[in-house]
Amino acid sequence: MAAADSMPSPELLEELSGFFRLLSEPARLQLLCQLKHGKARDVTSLIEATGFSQSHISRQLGQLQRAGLIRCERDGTRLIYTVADPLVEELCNLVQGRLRQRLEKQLRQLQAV
Amino acid sequence: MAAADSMPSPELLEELSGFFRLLSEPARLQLLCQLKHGKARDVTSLIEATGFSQSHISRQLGQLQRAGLIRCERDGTRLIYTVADPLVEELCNLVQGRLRQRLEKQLRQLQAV
DNA sequence: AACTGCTATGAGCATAACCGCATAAAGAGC
DNA sequence: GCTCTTTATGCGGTTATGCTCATAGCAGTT
Repeated sequence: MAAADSMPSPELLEELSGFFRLLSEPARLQLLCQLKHGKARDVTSLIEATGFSQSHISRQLGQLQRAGLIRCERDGTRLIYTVADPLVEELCNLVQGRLRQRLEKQLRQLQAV
Repeated sequence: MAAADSMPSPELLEELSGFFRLLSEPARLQLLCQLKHGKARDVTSLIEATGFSQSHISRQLGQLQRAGLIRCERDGTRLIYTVADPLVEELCNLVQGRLRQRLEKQLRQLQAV
C-alpha cells in the first residue's frame, strides 16, 4: 500500500518511453522533418538528403512506420513515405518553444550581471 | 543547394532529440511521475518507491535537473525534488492520447472482421 | 573534531542502439 | 524465365547508456 496512487502502470511507462525513444535519435528526427510538411519522398531522395546508408534509412523508416508515425505507398518500384500523424510536429514545436525560453532566460541572467 | 529549406539545423535536431531522450527511459519517466502532481519528494522516498539503487536515482535526477525539468531544495540533510516544468506532463498526455486512439482503432478493425 | 545520515561520483560490467557492409527479397520490365 | 532497380535483413564493430558496488563529499548534531 505504497504511495503508488495514480501512477501509470509499468506497461504505460514502457509505451510512453518507447514512443519518446523514437524521437530521441537525431537521424530519425531528421527523417521525420524531411517528410514534415506534406513532403512525401521516396527512400532514395532521403538517402541523398541525409547522407546515411540505405540500410540505416530503411531500418529507421521501418521503426517509424511500425509506430504509425509514417506511412508508405508504392509508386512503381519505389516506396513513397509520408507522415501519418501530426503529433510529432506538435511535440517538436512544444519542446522547441521551451528550449527557446530556457536560452532567453539564461541570456537575461547574463545581462543582469 | 539541396532541398534543405526549412530543415532544422543539426544543433536543433541534437537539442530536440536530447530532450526526448530524457523521456525515453522508463526509470526517468517514473521519477517524473512520482514528482508529478506537486508531490515534492526526497530521494530516499523515491528509492523506496521505485526500487532502484540510490546511485541510479541520483544520476537520473541529476540529468533531469540539468535539463531544467526538476528542481531541488534542501530540507536539513535531505534534498526535496519537485517538478519545474509542466511540459513533461503535457507531452505525456498528448502521447498517451495518441496511444489510446491507436489501440481503439486496432480494436475496431478486429471487430469489423 | 568525530559521528551519522543523505546525496553525489568514480569504476566497471552488461546490454542495447547506431551504423555500415554485404546480401537477400520483392517488384517492374524484357 | 532473366535482369535491373529499389527496399529489407542478417551480421559485426563501435559507441552510448543503464545499472550497481564501493567510495567520497556534505550538512547537521553532539
